[in-house]
Formats: sequence, C-alpha cells, structure tokens
Amino acid sequence: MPNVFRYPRPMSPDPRQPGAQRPDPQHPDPQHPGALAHLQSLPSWLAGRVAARGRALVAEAIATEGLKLQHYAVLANVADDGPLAQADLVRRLGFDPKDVVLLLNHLEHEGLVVREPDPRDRRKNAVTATPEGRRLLHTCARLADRANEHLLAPLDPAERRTLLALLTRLAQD
Amino acid sequence: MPNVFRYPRPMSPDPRQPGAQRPDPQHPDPQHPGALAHLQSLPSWLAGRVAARGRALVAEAIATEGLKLQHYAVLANVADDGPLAQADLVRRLGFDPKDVVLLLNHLEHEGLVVREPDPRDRRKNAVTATPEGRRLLHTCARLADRANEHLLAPLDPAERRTLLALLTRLAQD
DNA sequence: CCTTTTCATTGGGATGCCCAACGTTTTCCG
DNA sequence: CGGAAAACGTTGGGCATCCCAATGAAAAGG
Repeated sequence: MPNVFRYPRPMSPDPRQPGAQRPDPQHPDPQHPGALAHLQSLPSWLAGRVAARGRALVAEAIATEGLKLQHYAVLANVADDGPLAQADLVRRLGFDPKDVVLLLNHLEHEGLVVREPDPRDRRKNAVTATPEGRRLLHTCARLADRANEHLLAPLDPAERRTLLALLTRLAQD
Repeated sequence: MPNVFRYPRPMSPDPRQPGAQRPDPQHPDPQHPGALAHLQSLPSWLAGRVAARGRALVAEAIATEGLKLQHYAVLANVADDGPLAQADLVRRLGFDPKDVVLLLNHLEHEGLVVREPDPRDRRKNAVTATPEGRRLLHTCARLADRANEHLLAPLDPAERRTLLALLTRLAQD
C-alpha cells in the first residue's frame, strides 16, 4: 500500500548539457529511440513527477503552520470521522503504528487533537479534533488549494477539469 | 528535489465502514464539506495516488528481471548518454552518492554495466552499458509499457492521449 | 605553485516503512 | 463460564532513502 506522504523525487527534467537537443517525449525519434526518453514519457513517470511537485508545494505551504502532510491527513480524518482509534488511523492511512504515535504526540502537543481512553473499550484511545485543530484544518485546506493552483498554473480551467476527471477515475479502483 | 523512485502510499480509497456513503470528490456536499473529501480531491493527492499505483506496477514488473526502478533509471541514462561519471548520475537522478554506488555495484555484478577509470580524468569512473545491459533495458521498457497500459486501463485511447499531454505539460517547467 | 573544486567512497543521522513482541483488554468459541 | 484468540497501543529492531559531511586523490583555476 504505497504512501503519497513520503515523496520521492523524479529525475531532473533533462540534465543534459545546456543546448543539448532534448527529445520530445511525445514523438521520440524512431531512428534513435532513447531508453531515457521512453522512460520519461511513461505515464507513471510523468504522474510521479507531477505528484512529487504537487506534494512538495503542499508540504511547503502547510509547513508554515508547523504541520507535515501526514499531520494534515490525520487531522482531516479525525475532524470528519472522529472520534477515531489509533488503529483506525493506522488502517485508514496505511501508516506505521509507531509513526501514528509520533504524529499524534505532535498534534496533541499543539492542542490540535485530544487523545482520551475510550470509555467503551479501554484498549483504545479516542482521538478527537479540538476547535483549534478544526480551525487549522481550514487554514491548511486553503493553503493546499493555493499550492494546487500553483501546480496547475500551466493549464486553463477546462484542462484542469479534464485532468481532475481523468485522475479521479484512475485514482479509484 | 523530490524522488519518484521511492514511492509513498496514498490513503486507502475510502476506509469508511462498508455501505457508508462516500462523498463524490467532484461534487462535495456544500452543506457538509468534509476536510477529508477536500484533501482527497486535490490534484496533488490524486496525482500522488495514480503515481504510487503506477510506480508499484512498474516496480513489480521489472522486479521479475531482478531490477528496481532506480536500476532501470541508471541503466537508461548510461545506455543513452554513456559513458557517464558517477557524479553525473548523482546530478541527473538526484540520488545519494552512496546509493549510486550500491546501484552500480548491483548492475556491475549482473554484468549490465561496466565501471572503469576514466583515462582522461582519473578522479572519475566511466560507466557504460554492456550489450546485456542494453538487452535488459529493452525488456524493462516493454515491461514498463505493459504496466502503464494496466495503469491506464480505465481510459480510452483519446483520454490517454489527453492525460499524457496534460501531465507532460505539468511535468516540465 | 598553491588554492579551490571535483570525484568517489564512506561516515553519521533522520525519517518512513517493514517486521515483530509485550501487557492489557475485549471478543469468541467450546 | 473459562480459556484461547484477537485487538489495542507502545515499543523494539532493521532496512531503504534522503539529508548532512569528511577524506584522500586528481584536476582546474588564479
């Protein structure tokens, strides 16, 4: 179960010498089809590059509020569907239980969530969002929107809708 | 400089209880706009999810040849533009020098590349692809193509071209 | 000719993902 | 009803990836 919060990096666009002819990934030279050009024209590679840039932009934006992407994801889950057990978060997010402990420690320390024993099941902690957490969640949502507008800046509104529709179809399965 | 080879994982599509109503990310309920639904409708999140799945598919496919995505990327760079110095690969791929050493150790051990002192500059190793390496590169390219066809299976040919065009524009900047 | 830069190797560290164990609590089954 | 199994949270260990840097040798620059 891959994790979009840890973001790996794509190769630089084309690290060849300045002025070196850069193959058009859409129309590779059939006489000299490059393995590198082919790799860089794969949808998975292109999506990876866009995703890496998108995550970097969002991560940078919400870092101004002292949060990481993972914190944002935890907070969103808890605010919408809380109270949630830590094991719920582990399942929902696909995170390591240890990492969820660390994330919650930070969120709790910042007063954004509250972790309390579940009165119905003493094995569990019930995690809920505080008003401050909800407030910050709105701020993060706005920051994330702006980062995504930056990401999609080269596209016009119709192209953005098209891209979103196609990605949404591929993202669910 | 983010790296698309290490692939993080998106949240599961929607981990709510079976039967729980799942918000349509394209048309969030304006009465009850969820933070989670909002996060999951961001282009960066959607691209991350598609990218994670794409990379997982490609990684799984080329693993049958004993390679990782990073090996494939190194091999493609070396085959097209070799001989390359290790420092060239570090710059091109954005990898840690230590990781490039490990990757080349494996590729060399498998007879896919040759690492020789550069006669013109004894600081450098000249890395070149062997015929066996080029052969395997073709195999990996075919495997990667099939994995990407699998990734894009829900789209018809016109939609695939549209997606590719939009991603290509976003991927270069 | 000396200083600076580059190269490859390697050290250390942080983070995220994999595995598992432990004690407590709850659920399940005979 | 009681014991076994499962769930929960915490924590340990380990590996891979990304960050930092140091070292000695070689090349470039002033």
